[in-house]
Amino acid sequence: MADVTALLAERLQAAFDALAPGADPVLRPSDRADFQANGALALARQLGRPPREIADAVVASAQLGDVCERVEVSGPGFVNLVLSRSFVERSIREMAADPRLGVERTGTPERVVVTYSHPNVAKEMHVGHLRSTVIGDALCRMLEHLGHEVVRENHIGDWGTPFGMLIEHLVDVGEETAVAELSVGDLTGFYQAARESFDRDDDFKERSRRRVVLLQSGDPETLRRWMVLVEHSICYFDEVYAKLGVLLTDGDIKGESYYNPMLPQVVKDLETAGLLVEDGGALCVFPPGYTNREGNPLPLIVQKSDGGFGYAATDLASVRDRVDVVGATRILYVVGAPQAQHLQMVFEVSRMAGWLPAGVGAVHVLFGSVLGTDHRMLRTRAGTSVKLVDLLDEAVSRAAAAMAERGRDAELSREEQQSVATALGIGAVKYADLSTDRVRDYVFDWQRMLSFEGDTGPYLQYAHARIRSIFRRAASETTSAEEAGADLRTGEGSTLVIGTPEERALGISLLGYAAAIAAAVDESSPSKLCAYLYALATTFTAFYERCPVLRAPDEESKQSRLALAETTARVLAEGLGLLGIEAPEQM
RNA sequence: GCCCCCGUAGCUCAGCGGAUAGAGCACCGGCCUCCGGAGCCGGGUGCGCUGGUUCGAGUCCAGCCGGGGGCGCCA
Repeated sequence: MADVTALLAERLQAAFDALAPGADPVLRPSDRADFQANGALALARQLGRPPREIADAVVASAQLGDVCERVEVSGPGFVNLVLSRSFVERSIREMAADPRLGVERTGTPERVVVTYSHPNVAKEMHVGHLRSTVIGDALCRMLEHLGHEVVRENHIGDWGTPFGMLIEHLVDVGEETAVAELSVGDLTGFYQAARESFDRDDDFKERSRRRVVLLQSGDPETLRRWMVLVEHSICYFDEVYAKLGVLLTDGDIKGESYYNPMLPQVVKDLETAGLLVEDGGALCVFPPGYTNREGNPLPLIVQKSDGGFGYAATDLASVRDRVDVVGATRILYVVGAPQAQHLQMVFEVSRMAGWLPAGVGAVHVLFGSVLGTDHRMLRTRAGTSVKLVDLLDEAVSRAAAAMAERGRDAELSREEQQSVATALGIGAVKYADLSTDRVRDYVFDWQRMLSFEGDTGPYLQYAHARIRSIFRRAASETTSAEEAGADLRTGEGSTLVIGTPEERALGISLLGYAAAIAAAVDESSPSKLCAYLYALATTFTAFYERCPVLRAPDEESKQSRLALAETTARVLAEGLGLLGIEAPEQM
């Protein structure tokens, strides 16, 4: 087992179970040792015995001889654990030989629906979509890596009253003009022009209303025009996704229109279940515990008084679809924090209606806003919301400029420069988004996120490229080093010796990889993985400074350090990959 | 008015109920003829306030203060 944390937890659990079945060992990384178990303190009251005595009992009974060189009670009753050199060496050797770097596939695979991104047809993608798209993408990659079956869903806004207005505008400007506008990504211009006509022209407004009715009733010509808007918007979304480098494809799209035919049945079944209440002409469900401004029960409006369906109806239909048709055992909603109450109500009503069984978890993976350096919602100088494409293009051009400034571009071909600039720029934006606790707002600062110092994407990419450079050099210097590199990848004949404190620190850090991914997935928090990778990179830098690799004192040490470096590079590249960030070989 | 989220160093952020609260940036001072200096080492009483729970609270609970968001027919 290459997951050291899991192994220690297992061994300690046995020792704690002997004292009090099910007691939590409270295993944590430690400043004073490699790990510490704090469970004895918590057990003291329950067992009515002094904590140190309990800790002594744990130390006496725990089977840790093959793992730790020192297990001792400290302070009021902490159990400090110091891994043995041979165990660290053996574990790293196993990890290096493992194509999965010690990350085991789950024993209980789930079918997880992850719904994210959610752009609107004929409307620009902005920074809000960035967060949902990037976080959702990272979650999908991590879940899949652990062996879960992931079903990505992109719930695009492709239905509803705005389409009356949008289709009429399409008719007015002509399809060719409309398609041209949408194709170049001028979605804002198209939408705003439609909106303007709607607000100014009563005749247009009336046509729009009639058009919605035609759309709802399935009028073929109206549907065809609607499809023109949808298809061209999707083409545009795909361009943005390609720039971003995310997994979403057209096949993942399940927009509002997909659920539209199911809405009457949703209403019917809620009625049959006796949950539906008419209030002010609208059909509502009142989940307990929610109140409005006046302290009255707060409804989830399923059908509006004009007969149209609200987005609650669509969300309820999507729950049913995900459970009954897709077969989800867990559903992750990567949606902004403002939707928290709405989603809680949707989940609650779904449970009440029996559409969301107790065994199926529905989780709102909420996230905060993107702020400018002035700490207000990120806006352009003109005060409009920032187009996502503009932001991504700027990221790449800033990255290219930064490369040129450092003169690092000379060694690379034009194509390589472009590719590295893309990796750096997009990686910087993604890492900045993923590395902070997602529930908080974060400040979008070009200078900081593109810096090669500190907790940034470029710093991690650089750390990776620098290690690869050692191997390029090794290959050009001697053939034995190259062979060593090949051996390491297969795990055959690799030596691994932990001598210096820096080697040990790097080794222990490497062994935390599996636990870091587990934590990130458990909490749907990519930032946990980011924090791990950053710590690994800084630990590597300290190692790199003090422990010459190619000029190691002896051949055994050299092979060992090559193995540590190689494994570090693999963890960095794979870890960044799980975040959806590229790790160029050279930059 | 009610509900949700946030408040940690000058700035940006980590801290899964555990020991002396940590990084990066910025600033100051050192180091390094060495595998990519985009480096290394050193320099710091800061958990919004007040109570409570606990052997132990930045972390949990209550109230308050400050910021953001939400609260019936937009999605």
